[in-house]
Amino acid sequence: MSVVEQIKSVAREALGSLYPDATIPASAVTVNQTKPEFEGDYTLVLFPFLKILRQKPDAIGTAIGDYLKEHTDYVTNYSIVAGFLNLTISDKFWADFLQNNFVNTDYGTQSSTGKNVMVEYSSPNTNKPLHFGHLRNIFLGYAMSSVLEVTGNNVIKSNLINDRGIHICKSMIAWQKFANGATPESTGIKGDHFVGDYYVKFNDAFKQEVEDMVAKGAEKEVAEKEAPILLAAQEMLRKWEAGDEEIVSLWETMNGWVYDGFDVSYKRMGVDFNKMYYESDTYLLGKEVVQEGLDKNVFLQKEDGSIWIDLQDEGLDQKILQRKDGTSVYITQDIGTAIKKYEDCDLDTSIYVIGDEQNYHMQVLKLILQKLKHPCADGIYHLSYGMVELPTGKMKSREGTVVDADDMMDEMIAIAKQQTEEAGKTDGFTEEELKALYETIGLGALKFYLLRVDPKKKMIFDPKESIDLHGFTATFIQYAHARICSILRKEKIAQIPDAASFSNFNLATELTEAEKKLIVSLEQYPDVMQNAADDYNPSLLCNYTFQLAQHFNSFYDAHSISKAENDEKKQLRLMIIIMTAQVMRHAMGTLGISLPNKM
RNA sequence: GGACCGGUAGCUCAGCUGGAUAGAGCAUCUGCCUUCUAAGCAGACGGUCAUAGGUUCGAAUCCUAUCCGGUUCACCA
Repeated sequence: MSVVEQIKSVAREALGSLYPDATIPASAVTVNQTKPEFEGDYTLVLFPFLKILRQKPDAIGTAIGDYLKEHTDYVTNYSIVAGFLNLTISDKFWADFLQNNFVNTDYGTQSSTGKNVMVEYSSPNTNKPLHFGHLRNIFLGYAMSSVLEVTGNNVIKSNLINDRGIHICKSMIAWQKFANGATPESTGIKGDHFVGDYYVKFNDAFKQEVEDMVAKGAEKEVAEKEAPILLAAQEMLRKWEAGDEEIVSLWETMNGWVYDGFDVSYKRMGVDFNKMYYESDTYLLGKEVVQEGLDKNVFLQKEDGSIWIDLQDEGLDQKILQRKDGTSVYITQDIGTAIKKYEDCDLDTSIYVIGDEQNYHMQVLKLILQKLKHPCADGIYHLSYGMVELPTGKMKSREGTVVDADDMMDEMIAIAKQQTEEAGKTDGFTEEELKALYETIGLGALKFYLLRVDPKKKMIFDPKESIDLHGFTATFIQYAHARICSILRKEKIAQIPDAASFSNFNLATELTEAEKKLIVSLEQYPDVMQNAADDYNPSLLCNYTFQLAQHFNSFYDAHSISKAENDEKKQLRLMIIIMTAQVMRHAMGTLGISLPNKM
């Protein structure tokens, strides 16, 4: 249990014992970190008690302060300033905490909750390569999965691939018409980009056909519906659904090219999946459920045979679930897939990492399943995130304004290389090591940039301004980590040494401000991790780790480690930096960001 | 029009389960490398927390209204 929780708990106990007649709600006990301008480490706010107890703050504060001093071995002193009870925690407590945890590589990892949690993320279309917006989804999904795993859940990472539909047929038609049998192998183009190029070619051809038809006197609206290439794509989709062998075979081939390309990108991003779902397998699911719902009168059928759900009681509209011709719509297959996931993996929670433009859709999905009283309903959580936009507005693949994900990764690695060379920090590395280092720095910066903002906020990325490697960045944290490793190398100490090597440590002198700040921050880490899980917000880990690195840099500047004043200080500081580096690796590793030992 | 989300320093963002004088980074300016990595540190400058009411001992935080921006409300996926 963290110090804050311990203080709260003893404070509640104190109130109960000192004022047995009064009932004070647990929520009234708030403990904050003491503001730097006052003496103390943590502060108990006394105002909430005044009215209930009808006493002055000084009287209550003194009583609680004395109780805490007497009943704990870590509260050594207190002072009351204008209704705030400032508590001083003993240096010995902090030193003991450090000694008990500094080699614990599981520090921050919580014990098992026994819960099965699925996180669905990435979920691409197979007609074009991934772009910058997908990166936010992918990094967020991966980070969230790890956070949930670290906080004790059994996590299944899943990817629902949108491998069917008119958009794929568009790429297929264009390939038939324009490719002359070209393949990714024959052209040397990465598979997803190769197929994406034909999607663009389709749109170019479509535009041209519409123009020609309009020039010959057709209405624009009519032309947009009747352009031959579009009709061909629609015909192809019908054939695909009918199981036409030639079409299905082409579809398999082209999807295969795309998957090969995605695999390369996913690998480079450092993300993976435990379970793949394909829409071509799942798009017919849900129909049975619709029938069941109809039988149970949860849904209603209109005269034309279409099936609907009425959500007007929930403040929403009526929503269609099945067309009059009996075919399923988007939400129908999602109902089916949600149930399938639940049954496949015995899920307690099912998280969908999907952009916020689908908030309404996800709300409807959950409501429908709740109305059906399906056990999977309550576990559904939409991890909604804001779009990544360009200064000119949204990215649109058809208008060619997308920032490609692969290009972006190349770009970041190139920046890392350039800045490392400019700073003259390439000495003592082999070519191989440098290459790995640039990847670590470049991809780390990219991931951090996308993860450091609250997911629900939309973000604007200006491709003209490269992602900074100074300030609130992964690079800052990586640099602090490399500095620690450098000290440990010189001292010939392992990153995680034998705990026994400091067993004769004994705190005799006071902790300095810089030392204490770091230890206090380290103590808070498990709470931060838990908050990130509870709030579904990995950005909390970015903020925390950045602050930890800031504290380390100040500490580094203020104190010498290898030439500390005496042996006691040296041991103390070594333990501090060992644990700091350990927590940094743990936190950033959870987000999928690795920290170099040297940079 | 209804629903949902956002509006905090010139820019990008923390803080939002109410607590002390609203914090970081970038940008601008001033210092600091014969001592463990200056991708760093110390400091300066910069705020009607969109606006107006309300609740409270106390409001950036909660409530109401308004303004601005975004998303969404398809027999598309």
